Amino acid sequence: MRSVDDEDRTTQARIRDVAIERFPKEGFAGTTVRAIAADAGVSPALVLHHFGSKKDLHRACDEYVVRMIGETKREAMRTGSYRQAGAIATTYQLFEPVLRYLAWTLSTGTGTADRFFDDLLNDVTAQLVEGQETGFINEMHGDPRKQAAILVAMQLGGLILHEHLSRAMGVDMLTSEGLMASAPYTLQVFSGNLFNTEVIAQAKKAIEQLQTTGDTDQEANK
Amino acid sequence: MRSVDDEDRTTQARIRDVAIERFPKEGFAGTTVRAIAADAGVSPALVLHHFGSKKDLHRACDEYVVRMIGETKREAMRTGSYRQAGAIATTYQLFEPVLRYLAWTLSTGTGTADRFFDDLLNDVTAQLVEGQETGFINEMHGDPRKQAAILVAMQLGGLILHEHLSRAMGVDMLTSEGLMASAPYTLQVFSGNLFNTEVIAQAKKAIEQLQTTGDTDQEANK
DNA sequence: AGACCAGCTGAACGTACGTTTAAAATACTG
DNA sequence: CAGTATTTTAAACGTACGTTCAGCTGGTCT
Repeated sequence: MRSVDDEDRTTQARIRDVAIERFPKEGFAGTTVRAIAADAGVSPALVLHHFGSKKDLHRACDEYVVRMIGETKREAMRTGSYRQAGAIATTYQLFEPVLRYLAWTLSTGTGTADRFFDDLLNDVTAQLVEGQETGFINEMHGDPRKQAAILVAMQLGGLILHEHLSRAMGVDMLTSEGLMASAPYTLQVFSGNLFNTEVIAQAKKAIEQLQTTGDTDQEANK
Repeated sequence: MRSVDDEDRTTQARIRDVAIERFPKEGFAGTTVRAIAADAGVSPALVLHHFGSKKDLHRACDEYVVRMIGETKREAMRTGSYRQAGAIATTYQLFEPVLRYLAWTLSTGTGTADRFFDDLLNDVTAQLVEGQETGFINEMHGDPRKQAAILVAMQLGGLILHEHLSRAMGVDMLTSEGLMASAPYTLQVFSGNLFNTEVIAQAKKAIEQLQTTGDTDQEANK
């Protein structure tokens, strides 16, 4: 199916897309310019002619992915489709290699990852605060931004570990089919029906105790 | 503080520990035998004398980390300390480089990651089933193993994204201090107090509708 | 003391890498 | 159609890599 698109894209775009596929698989150092060139069906020299250097190619991939995500997000905001299955769901509209690249960047971050994570964190924080005002969210304790950070990490965990998760769920998690297969389980966690209220209360109490005793007792059970 | 330990460890162990620190930072291909040797204060030849090849060194690191995690887990089971803050908390007793290595392996997996994830999944599934029998967990719908997979992915997300999460939380998430700072927010998610029950119900209904309509309508809003 | 053996090193080898350069092929423009 | 960019390539360069090998050390056994 790729060969169909090949004629529609410029050579430069084809090289960039190949790089986006290769970098997450082999890492930056493990991905050779020669391999990218071979995949794109061009000479190694052309890769550097278009992008300057391997490092610049990496930067170009980062920029492209960030731009693509930004556009997808804005589009989701415009149409309001992000309301349907949470903030992360919008990300799933992207094509798979971009998601893989994103997961790779997030776990081996280089500054671009920071920006992406923080952007996402800002969005979710805003949604949380807005939700509190409109009544979608109730009784929130603590800092909304920190609560949002936990939520974002939870959701991105599923993205980064999609391979393992797919194995466990029996569906490809980078498809909407996978998203829908997992949604009931995610909801079951958020619903609070999973753990007994008594257990939650106990855990809460335990944490409060630990926080008041301070962290000196960590040394004790070493 | 490292220099204190240096005399206690064999040269082979020192090389292995250096490799465990370097691989996640630079990737496999990006980590050079020469750099590892320099960090360990030995010649590059000695690295290969002890481990055979760079690939074998990687394998040795994997095995060491798996063994260390297994031992920590068994120890936690024995003392029962794993009940205190969830299954993942036991992992946090490991020293930081091992956690970094683990996070790296999980996101760029090579077979070892599969084994680790599945082991963890088995543990959590068992805990879930056991919890259902003893009454700690109620009203669980669906497959316990799939529910466990979602939970594991959520928790490991925090581990893999610890750098970003630390930035957002203002604490190093790979310390017990960080774990305790985030615990209330994690609990707030699990408690079900975060999202309005009405919102959860609506989302649940929406998912059920989508599942019955099938996945053909995905093409519609393209 | 001599033999031995594991731990360790310096120097070298072949290879594959990122990059450069000059030139060829192709497309564009007047 | 000539002239000029643009796209593309083959060939080569210097470097850094993983690995090998012969030999050096210091301790241990006989």
